[in-house]
Amino acid sequence: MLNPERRVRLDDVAADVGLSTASVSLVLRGAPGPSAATRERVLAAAERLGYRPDRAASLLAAHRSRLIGVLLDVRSTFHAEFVEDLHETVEQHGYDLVLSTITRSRPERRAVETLLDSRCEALVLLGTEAPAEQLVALDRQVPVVTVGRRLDTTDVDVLRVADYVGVGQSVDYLIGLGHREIAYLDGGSGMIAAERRDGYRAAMRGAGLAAHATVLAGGPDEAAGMRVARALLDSGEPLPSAVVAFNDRSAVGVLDVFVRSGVHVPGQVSVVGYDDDPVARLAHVALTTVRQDTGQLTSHAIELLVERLDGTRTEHREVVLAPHLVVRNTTSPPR
Amino acid sequence: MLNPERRVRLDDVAADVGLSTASVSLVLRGAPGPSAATRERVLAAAERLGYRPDRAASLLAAHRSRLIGVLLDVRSTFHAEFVEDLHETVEQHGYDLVLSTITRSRPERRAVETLLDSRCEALVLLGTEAPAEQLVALDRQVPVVTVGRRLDTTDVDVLRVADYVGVGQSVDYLIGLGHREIAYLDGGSGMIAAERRDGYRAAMRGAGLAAHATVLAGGPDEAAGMRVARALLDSGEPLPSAVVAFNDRSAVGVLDVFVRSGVHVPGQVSVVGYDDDPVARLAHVALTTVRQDTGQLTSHAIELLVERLDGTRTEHREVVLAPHLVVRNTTSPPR
DNA sequence: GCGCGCATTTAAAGCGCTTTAATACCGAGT
DNA sequence: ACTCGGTATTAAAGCGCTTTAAATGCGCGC
Repeated sequence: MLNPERRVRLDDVAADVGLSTASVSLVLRGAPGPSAATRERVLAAAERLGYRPDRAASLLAAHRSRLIGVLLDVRSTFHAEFVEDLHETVEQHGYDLVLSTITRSRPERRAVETLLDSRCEALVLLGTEAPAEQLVALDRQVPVVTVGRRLDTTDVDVLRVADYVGVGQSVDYLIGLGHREIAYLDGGSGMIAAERRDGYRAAMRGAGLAAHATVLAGGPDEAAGMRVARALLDSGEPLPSAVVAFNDRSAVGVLDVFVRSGVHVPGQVSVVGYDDDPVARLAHVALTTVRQDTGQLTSHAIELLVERLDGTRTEHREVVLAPHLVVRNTTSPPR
Repeated sequence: MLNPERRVRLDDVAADVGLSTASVSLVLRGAPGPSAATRERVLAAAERLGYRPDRAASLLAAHRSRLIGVLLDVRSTFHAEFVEDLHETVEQHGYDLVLSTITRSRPERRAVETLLDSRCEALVLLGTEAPAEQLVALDRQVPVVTVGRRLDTTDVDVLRVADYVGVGQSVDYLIGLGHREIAYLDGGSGMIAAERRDGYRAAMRGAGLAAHATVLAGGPDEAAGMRVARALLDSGEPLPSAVVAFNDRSAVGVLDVFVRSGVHVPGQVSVVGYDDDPVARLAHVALTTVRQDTGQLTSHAIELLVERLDGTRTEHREVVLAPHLVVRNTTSPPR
């Protein structure tokens, strides 16, 4: 089965141009030394023979791998976007990416080990759930940047988005439109939910609307949003003029119940989500939401990594970015 | 910056137990030779020292890599599911996966080259768009399985799902419920759209309902679905009792317009999608749709690969799987 | 002519592991 | 005591590349 046509190796190219493998290697990697004439001949030969360097061999021989490992959950659309951007960014710095996904049968631990075994010089951890001390230990082996999670240690680089600020922006925007009765659909008991809730309360307080602040017990999915919306309709009380939801999914739940019940959005009630989940972008949903800009996120991630790899920084940093509001069709001034 | 604690190597372990690296290597890979007592000592030492084999070195030294490369679009949820399943399946056969994603800045060509450079023994191509002859050329270097695409060559292994059959199942199901006026929302001019359309027509004909077959010019997204639904409402004619849509996204568009216009689904009109896109699974959408079972798909993919790698098969195969209907809440008998 | 400095090129030593042929060992059989 | 047939272990030769020190060639001033 193994086809007879052996892979072209460095010495095949070298033999072809009548030079040593050393020279060819130098040319191929753009290292200084070889003359312009030599470069040209080598490049031509490599091209003609279809030479492709063997990664394993290069990796083994070189002292640096210029590889950055990324831990991700391949099913997360946010991770997908992040990786897409990161690819572009690291290439500009001469690095390459190695992806390792966590799945049902492949725990985070193992995914990270694969990355380490592949000689990655640094790791970007998306959606890690490992305890802080494990991350700190890992960071002693190789620079680590954790993304999107708040960490109670200052011994690892952390890159995250200020949800507190994001929810505040939604609330401020609604207030700017003239809303007063702005209710918040809570996301449950997690750390993220707590931060968003706090952001809501602080923003209402900041606008002198503390008395109007209402937190509705909800959850992180459509079902929770639907439940809360129904409760609102059934309560007999007047509806709030706007609902800020924990995330896009719960917002969609609210939207759905309202639409089916003949409540006009945004005419009667404005609805805001969070995350800019693909579902929020669907033409018929067009949900106003809050977005973490992955481009900005990745450029900071790479900055953190490069600083550490170059050795220009040894202490750890926490970078907190501000998200921004994406206004679509579910918000308008109150009647 | 580089921390002083060097990585533990094979000879560190060997030195620790007072054996040669050869023995340690044999033990670690479970190769026959070493005695039970030796195995135990080596394993213990490796564990204690925290030894992890260097992938690059192993790869370079070993004759086989036991690596399978996967080309994917990290943003596709279908690819994500597939990879998740594939991980599990290949591990059972003693292989490991290397992922390479195609992105904006990283064309398919380059993603595939990375895979080849990483010494993959076989390739699984999800969503490739390369011309058939390129795939055939690639297959001469290393066994290739293309997934999800119909190919006009028999010189590459192809694994795909019979859309023709899937749409037929939807139609048959609706007919079984008592529907007669079943309209089809077309998906445009692609090959996939053509196959699904044909499936619809054939099923209607098969049930003696050829006269009732109606293909509505549409498209592959929500906007198309919305457009068609509005046209249906505005036409003044009675609505069909069921609409089979090209895919879930266009079905959601239809659903949305109907719901907003007070048309009850499934009471007045039943709607069926295709793909079992995550959006179809949302609690408030709960769209009846057609699903390609990724588990079945991956097990066939691995079967195709293993046959080729073992050399038990040299000619090429096309495997066409039947999808299955997922009944949710958008279908019911007609009034 | 000769030595010098410079620009090029190359020999050779690995990188950390796998693999195979060869060796060492050990008790059983004669 | 001596060979034989295993079994357990290891020496050593790579895998295909990078990298560094050393070699080579060449033009130039003296």
